[in-house]
Amino acid sequence: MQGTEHAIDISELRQSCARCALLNLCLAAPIGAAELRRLDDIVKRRRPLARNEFLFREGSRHSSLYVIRSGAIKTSVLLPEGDCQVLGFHLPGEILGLDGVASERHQLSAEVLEESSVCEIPFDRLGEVAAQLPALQRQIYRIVSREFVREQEHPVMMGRKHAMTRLALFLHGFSERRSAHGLDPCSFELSMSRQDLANYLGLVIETVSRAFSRLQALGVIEVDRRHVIVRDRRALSDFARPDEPELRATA
Amino acid sequence: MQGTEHAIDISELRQSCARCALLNLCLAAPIGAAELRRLDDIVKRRRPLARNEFLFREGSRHSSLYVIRSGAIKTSVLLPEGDCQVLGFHLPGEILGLDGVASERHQLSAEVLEESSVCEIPFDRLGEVAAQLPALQRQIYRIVSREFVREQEHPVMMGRKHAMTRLALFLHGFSERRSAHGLDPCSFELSMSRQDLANYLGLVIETVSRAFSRLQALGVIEVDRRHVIVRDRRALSDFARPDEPELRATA
DNA sequence: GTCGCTCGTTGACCAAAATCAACTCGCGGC
DNA sequence: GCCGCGAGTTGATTTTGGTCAACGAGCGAC
Repeated sequence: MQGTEHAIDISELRQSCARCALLNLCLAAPIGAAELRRLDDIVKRRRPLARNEFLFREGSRHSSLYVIRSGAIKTSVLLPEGDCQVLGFHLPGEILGLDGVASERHQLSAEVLEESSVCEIPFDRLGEVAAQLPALQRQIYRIVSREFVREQEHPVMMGRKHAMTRLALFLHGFSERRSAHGLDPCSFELSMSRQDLANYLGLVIETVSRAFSRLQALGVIEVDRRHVIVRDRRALSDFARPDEPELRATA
Repeated sequence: MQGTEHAIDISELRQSCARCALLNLCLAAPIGAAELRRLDDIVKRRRPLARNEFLFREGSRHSSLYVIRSGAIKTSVLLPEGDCQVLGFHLPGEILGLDGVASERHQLSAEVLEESSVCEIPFDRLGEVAAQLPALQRQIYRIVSREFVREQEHPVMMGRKHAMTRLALFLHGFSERRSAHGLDPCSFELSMSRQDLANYLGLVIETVSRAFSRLQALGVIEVDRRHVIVRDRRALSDFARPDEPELRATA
């Protein structure tokens, strides 16, 4: 099995930005063919990362941005008490590594949840290229801004008072992100553990489990361990919206 | 009193980046005198903004970044239900407007909590200048990264399960930010309402009120309406740390 | 196969925060 | 001064989610 993985590895390494399915999501979007080649030259396509590997760790030296090509990656910060806070689950097309530009050291850790491949873009070289390509420069800002806005979804979710609302918001958002990538929005495998999800949602694992069961009992979703089928997309987004218990009691 | 305020206004408008007390916190930090002048040319120093004014509103056309020179500004997003989520309270030296670069429209609103002055930096012109000043370009990235990291504090705070912990974390952080600006870290006026604070902390107003009273009863702080005196800085950061109730019961 | 482990679920109980409601204080208008 | 309003506090009660504990399903090791 090691052999086949290696074969996939090599073929991915050969792929250029021009042939990348995520082109419109990543840095390369609005630049011409010639410029694309220059960007391509500095992009390192890394070997696929296995589950539980770290793309980078809190405190380590920062040098690159990373575009996720496939898989799923979890970011988190360590807390003084010893435990950690999960900050996000990142899917293909998203960028990691913006933390750490300020202090030259990563402020968070990025752990691989399922086999993933990423493009690594050395930050200083990106700067050099971008300095001569205004369109690329603008695109970088646009991407950064996009990630900035995306981060806000987390506190918005955590601001909701009910466990069901939080989980519904998460599932709804997850589903949306999948359809944005052309994936089935109604049937998917969650790559994170209940523990990670609970931590992300600001709840304990038991509460998350109960919320899943509740949504299933209401016929909104079907859950089998980490596999989720959304049966009633409309109902899910209804649960994701209000924090008033009355609507939660209905049905 | 309008007269004196106007006088201050004019004198501030005349200030250059070079004379700005916040120089080391803002974009201009690492660039030379000549370059500073070029940056200075594009910076618009806006008249002071009054309480309850909006620096920008969600959905409005984006065009500038803003550096807060004095005062306090609250950012928030509207939620489908009609209410809103407060995302941050921003103090001098911090940057606003990074939202909205991606979509060209602001994704959040910025409301003035107390009389504030800001420097406005038109984004396209900043790009032009930065294209020729690598040091400025790098500084922009550094600032963006800094704000990116700062944003993480919010979900970290919201991840704590106890109201006291959240409030203590907030007060502790607020105090820290004040000393970073050379202000008294132990005696200050909170410029936001209990409602805004509760929303930011993911709690209801009554719970925040009780947490304040509790911290006062324990001798950690003194509260008089919006004025806070930190009596025991050490105890405050102790409360900000653990989420285990045992330590909360002590004293 | 089965042992043992981790992950997840479920139930009983308890504690903390939300809710509901009354009340106080400070402030601006008149 | 007095009235009325909004902001904040406090108390009583309810509800939710956290805690503790038992249990079960899947999976890898052997």
